[in-house]
Amino acid sequence: MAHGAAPCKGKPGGNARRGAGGACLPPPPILNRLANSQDKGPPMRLSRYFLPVLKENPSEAQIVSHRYMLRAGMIKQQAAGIYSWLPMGFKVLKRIEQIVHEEQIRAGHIPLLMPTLQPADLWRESGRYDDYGEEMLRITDRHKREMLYGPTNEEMITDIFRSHVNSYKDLPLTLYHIQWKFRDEIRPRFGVMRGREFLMKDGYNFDLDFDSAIHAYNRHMVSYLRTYERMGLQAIPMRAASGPIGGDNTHEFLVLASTGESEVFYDAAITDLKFGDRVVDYDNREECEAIVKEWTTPYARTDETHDEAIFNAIPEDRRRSSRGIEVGQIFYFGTKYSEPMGATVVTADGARVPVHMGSHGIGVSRLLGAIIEASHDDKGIIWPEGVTPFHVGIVNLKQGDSSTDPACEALYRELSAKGLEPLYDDRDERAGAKFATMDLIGLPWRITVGPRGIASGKVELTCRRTGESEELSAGAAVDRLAQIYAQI
RNA sequence: CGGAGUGUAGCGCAGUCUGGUAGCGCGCCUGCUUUGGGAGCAGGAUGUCGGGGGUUCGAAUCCCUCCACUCCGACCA
Repeated sequence: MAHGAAPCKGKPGGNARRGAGGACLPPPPILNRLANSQDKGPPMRLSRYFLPVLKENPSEAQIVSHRYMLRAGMIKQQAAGIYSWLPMGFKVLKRIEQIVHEEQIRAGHIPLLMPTLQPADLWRESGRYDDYGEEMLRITDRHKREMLYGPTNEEMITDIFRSHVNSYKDLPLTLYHIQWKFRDEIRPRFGVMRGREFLMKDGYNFDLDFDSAIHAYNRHMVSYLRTYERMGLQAIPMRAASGPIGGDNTHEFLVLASTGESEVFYDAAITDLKFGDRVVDYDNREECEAIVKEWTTPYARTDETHDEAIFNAIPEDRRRSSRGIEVGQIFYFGTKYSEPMGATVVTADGARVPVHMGSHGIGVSRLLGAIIEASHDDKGIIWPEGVTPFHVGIVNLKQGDSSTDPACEALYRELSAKGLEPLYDDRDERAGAKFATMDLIGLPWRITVGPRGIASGKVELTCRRTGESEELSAGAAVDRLAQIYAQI
């Protein structure tokens, strides 16, 4: 298991080992995006892009996020609960994935990649092959071998672990991957929020004892708080039902939205908490525990674990009930898989013990839906800066004009040179159509370039969220945007 | 899986009850005009009417059957 002193680049392929913590922070996001070819798209001229926007609402879409994702040309349904990701949707998906990767690596977790198809035998070992029921998509290959499209990866990761790890000296270890999963939902709906095929980050910790496993649990909670906040989301950790395993070491992360699938109850105090830019040493148990305590002290539970008596003890003006979209879950389950599957290590005193495990998921593809549910208006999507497909839209009000064309081209070049990705609407369309498209696709910032403004050396910078506009020189607009995104 | 619907042009829909050989709006193409919030006029292209079978001189329309998708319920990252 060589993991020497290679430089840490803070990208998925990087070499950050567990406990990298503050010692190995990824570079600032913009630089990082430039360094990562998977995430970094080119700036784009709309006339050359593939953005099939729809003026009318597709009839199958019931909720806002689904409607806007279809209308903004982000996804196309291929079968019930199965979608193609069109270029702009794909771009946002990759941005979200990238944030998840960065924060996992920051926490010292190690990326790998497991396949989508798994042999049934592995699931027979854990006893889940029969338990999982109709939700598991079963496939038979040409040799009549039983396979399945993985709905999750506990068995497989446990198999990997037991094959290669034998000593307590190799612990703790947290491995994760971001991979497509399939659950054959009875009724998929709400676009990517309840798809059958979905992209998920799932991570698994292997620890020698309970305390160490709880630290892994806490580490995940802290990293998730950071992750969601970078996406411009407030995702509240709520105590969730533990299911048949027992114990109360499971939390779901919920984004408040009227279209959420879960009913939730919480103390308004929790919505005031901000992670901010605090630097965390993920190896420090006390520090992680303190942060977890901060976020788990105010009451916040889903209806499954809701307790009226405790809830009613909260001052009345702080009691809230709402609906929430689940965008992640962390779970300590001890030796549930390690014991039946023989994932054991030898301890310092020579005993062989099953490892303590937990699994921790983030619903990557469903996050697009959740973000839109939490951030839109009646004109379209409003992307948070952290996940926007393009950083800024350039609207040329008079395409073909001898003053606006070169001004837009110059802006396009200068923004790109600053590491930003502009989307330049260079179509021969009327102003209204261009504005409507920009509002729909939700870029957080828009630069409007018209002949009148150019004559006085000004362009207009508009914030999508507030609608506020400001006239300033093109150079000042570029500087302003570079400054805004440097803080994201 | 129980209940309810819908499949007609790229999208949204009418036409089906009462059978006679397919239409509207948006989008798309051409031209002219227009140009700071989804423009106007003129011209144009586009359909295995979800698939298969049947009834009939004739089927988008009636009958049988299969499929897909959507909604409500139970379930779920």
